[in-house]
Amino acid sequence: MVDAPAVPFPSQRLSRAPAEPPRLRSIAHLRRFRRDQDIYGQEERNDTWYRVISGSARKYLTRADGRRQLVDIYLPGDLFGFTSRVHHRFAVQAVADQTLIACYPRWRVEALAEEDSATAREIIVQSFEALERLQEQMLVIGTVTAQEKVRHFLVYFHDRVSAGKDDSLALPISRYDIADMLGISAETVCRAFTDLRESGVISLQGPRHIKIMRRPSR
Amino acid sequence: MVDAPAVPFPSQRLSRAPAEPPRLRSIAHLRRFRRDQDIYGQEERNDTWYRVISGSARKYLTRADGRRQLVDIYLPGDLFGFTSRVHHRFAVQAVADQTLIACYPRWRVEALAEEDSATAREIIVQSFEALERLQEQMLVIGTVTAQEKVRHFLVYFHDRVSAGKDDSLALPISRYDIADMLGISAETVCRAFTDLRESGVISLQGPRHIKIMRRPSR
DNA sequence: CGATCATTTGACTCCTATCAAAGAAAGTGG
DNA sequence: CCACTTTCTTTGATAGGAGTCAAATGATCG
Repeated sequence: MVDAPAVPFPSQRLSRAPAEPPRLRSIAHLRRFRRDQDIYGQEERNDTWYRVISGSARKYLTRADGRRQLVDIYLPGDLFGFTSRVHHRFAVQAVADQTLIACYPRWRVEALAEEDSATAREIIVQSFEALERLQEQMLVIGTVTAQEKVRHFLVYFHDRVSAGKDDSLALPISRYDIADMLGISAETVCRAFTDLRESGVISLQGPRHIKIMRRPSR
Repeated sequence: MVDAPAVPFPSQRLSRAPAEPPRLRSIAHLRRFRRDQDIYGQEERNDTWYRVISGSARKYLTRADGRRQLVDIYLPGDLFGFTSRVHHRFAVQAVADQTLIACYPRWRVEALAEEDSATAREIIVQSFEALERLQEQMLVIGTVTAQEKVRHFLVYFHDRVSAGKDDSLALPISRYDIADMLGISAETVCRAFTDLRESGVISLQGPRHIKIMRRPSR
């Protein structure tokens, strides 16, 4: 089912690099980040909004007990760091090495959104997409068994990364990342991979290169 | 820590009934819903956006296996039903009887957002808040034990409902709702309530009326 | 006051977290 | 380019926790 709605907020971006409003682009500056380097930290002041140009990033939080909770993965085109709070609640760090990020001063984005409806619309579309990602992820986490969680996660993530091209998927993230996203242990994630492979649901070329053979009914 | 930022998108609404932009209000019409009545259905066309005036609503989805996943609870002032998709992925139904909902035709809201920055800002603020609720909920779900999930959920929900007035909380939702929100069984939720009461973390006046005695470190 | 629904408790099995360690892959420095 | 180190992935053993089925109690509504 392909949607091609005649509405201001398009249902699906056709490419992973969406049209950035020109006036928004003009206030950006670019920065490169190393693997695992923080783009912004937990509880940091929210002065800047960001967009992934290339590479990927994880949004996460470290709990009092040291456990890490991952709430989103950002891919090229994704705007992030926006909130109406003064301080961030989560941190975001680069996953891939040499991740390229566009940085926008918050006050300038907000001022621009006031007068330029294309910018306002871009913020709205991007936050809607973030919302839908989070909801999908909640569905994934809400399944009962670990095997189902991993299976649904792979399908969800495949649809994000490879936009329905084929059924193979190159994972940019580790088993630990998946575990911290799903709220289960990394060992359990591994066992789920093994079980899914043995039951023919997925096949593995390498640990990070999977192919989805059978999709779950959602 | 009270935030009073001099920025266009205020950090916290001071009351549960925020200032609705006048031009947005002018395109609304009001509807009442009975308990458990659908405000919109899963896979329904997204033609209308909504706001809770009084009462409450749950956003949920019924899975292929019949299990229900709850992803958000809407309280007075919350705007909902917005997405950039053509069809809804979730359904929303009234929790409380006689829930009063303002309905906005989607095309008129979108047209208004194009020319009226106050409307665009309201959409942005509301979707940011929805995002933050979902993230908080993900933190809740991401804790290890069921007892922790329930405990964190009660704190999270208390902060939403009673806005820090005191430590008591009147739950508008059932154990089943909580279970479907946390992805655990209703029996386990009950046991968690019992255990939390016995260990003095909460006290119960009635099943739906709790008092939080000790907060978890987050 | 009876009927229905929500909440609570019990018993049992299966699943997953945890601790431990081995094997595979990838990055580093000579 | 190779040896070495580090990180990532996989597998094993065990104990505790949660799902499920079942039933009793408590609350609510007509």
